[in-house]
Amino acid sequence: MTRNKKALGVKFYEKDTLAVARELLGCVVCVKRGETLRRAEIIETEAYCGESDLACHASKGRTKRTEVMFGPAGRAYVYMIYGMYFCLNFVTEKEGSACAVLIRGVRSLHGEDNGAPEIRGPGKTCRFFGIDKSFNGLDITKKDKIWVEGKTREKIDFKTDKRVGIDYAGEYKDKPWRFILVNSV
DNA sequence: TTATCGATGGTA
DNA sequence: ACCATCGATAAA
Repeated sequence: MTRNKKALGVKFYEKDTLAVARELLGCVVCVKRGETLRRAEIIETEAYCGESDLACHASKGRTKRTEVMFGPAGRAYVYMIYGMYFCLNFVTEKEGSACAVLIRGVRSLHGEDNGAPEIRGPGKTCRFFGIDKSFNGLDITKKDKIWVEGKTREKIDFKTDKRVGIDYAGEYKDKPWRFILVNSV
């Protein structure tokens, strides 16, 4: 009853990328594939802030891959990395700004995952949901295949850290743009 | 416990 | 040639 079952709308994603990355902590990602629905609470994110952010794919310019990031907020940006993993991002801010939030970790809300409900790492997160490149560009503000519901917690405590695996990003590599949920209740 | 390294393929 | 990774294995 206390559960917020409405999908977060475009307005939520159109805000500043750092704010969205922080506010997504504790929100629930829902993915429907065929008959199965998987739900998990977001526990870790990273913000990628447009063409000027050297860690952001969009800093290389507009390409076939980054096309979705240049589009409107509230879309899924999914790409393959290291030949074997997918990463899930949500596009933020105004169309053309090429910003996105990477989902780095979730906590499963399904009973069958007792014992190890936490999924850490963007590759593992996508594997948990069964997300592949066919999710790239999907509208996440409608309850279709993938969407996000609001927080299930009253209080959100979090910490920040440097982003992972972007040593090439010069002055941007040490920005504290990684958000990690701390409270566990 | 931390460190290293191979798998594997899209992108530019 | 480069990677916004993971899991297995080795070293300590």
